Amino acid sequence: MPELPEVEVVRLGLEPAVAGARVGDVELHEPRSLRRHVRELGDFETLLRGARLSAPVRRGKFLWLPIERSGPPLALLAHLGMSGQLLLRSVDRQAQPRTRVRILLQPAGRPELFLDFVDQRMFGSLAVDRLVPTDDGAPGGLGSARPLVPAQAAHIARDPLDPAFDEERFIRRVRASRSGVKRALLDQRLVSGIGNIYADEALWAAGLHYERPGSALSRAQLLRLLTAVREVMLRALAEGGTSFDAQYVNVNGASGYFSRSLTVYGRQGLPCARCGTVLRREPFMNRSSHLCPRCQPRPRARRSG
DNA sequence: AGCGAGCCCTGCGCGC
DNA sequence: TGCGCGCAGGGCTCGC
Repeated sequence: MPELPEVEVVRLGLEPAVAGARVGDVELHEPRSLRRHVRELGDFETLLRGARLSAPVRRGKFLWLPIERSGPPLALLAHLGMSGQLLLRSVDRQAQPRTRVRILLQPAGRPELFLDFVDQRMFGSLAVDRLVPTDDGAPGGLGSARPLVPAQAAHIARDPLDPAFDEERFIRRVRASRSGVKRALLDQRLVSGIGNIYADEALWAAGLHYERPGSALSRAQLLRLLTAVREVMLRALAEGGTSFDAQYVNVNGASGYFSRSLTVYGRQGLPCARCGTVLRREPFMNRSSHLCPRCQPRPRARRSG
């Protein structure tokens, strides 16, 4: 369940089971799911067995569970990719198909349970990674007050729901570039957590075409765009995220309902909710963009020279 | 430096 | 029915 609202649903669902829990056995069913594991720290399973975990933290689409230990700080890092799920299952349940890693959790004073990493396409992964200091001294992400972030997520920007998100830096960098505004929204180094669905939804809400050059946008337009991003993400979060099928579910396997509330994504051929014009889907960066051609007019081509 | 292409994968729905 | 194609919530690396 890939974009920020879906990962946040997972973070909230994991928190009560994971915070303070000890790790029992670790079963690795698919070594490719550890692609991002940092080998020099040691063996993934060995590092985790017996470890105590603290509450989950999220920045953008990255989620991590800090490991309580002496010595350099480490965390169990998860990225769900396109199809990853983290599921909590009672110990009498068989692993469902495509379970790649199964971690036994022993919460204090409560029955033990499995944390299953399920991933169809295997673009997602788990790892043990080092925690490094944040460059601004603020907390690493939502869920922890500690100014630490996994090394593999240190290069990505904060997300728009993070109180320490540097709005002015985002605006400055977008306005300094002539590339299209959707590219900027999807560039996790500028702002994290936004994927194809919420980029299209926010651009529609802000009335901007995906190819509008960043350099042509005013500060006020970019502030409105960030507001639109936050607004659509918060609404999605309130509905449990966007689920098109059983691939995108919370830690209990339940779907979110925000797909009913999408205004442009996947709605090509249907009328725009604002003006009735037929919505379009257009190729973009080996994916698609969905838009209303009237509310989001294509920028006039710049004449060179 | 920025940007497009290719790659990492599995599986579904569609047209032929 | 079967096959090939296009498509899918992401992101890293490599060239130009």
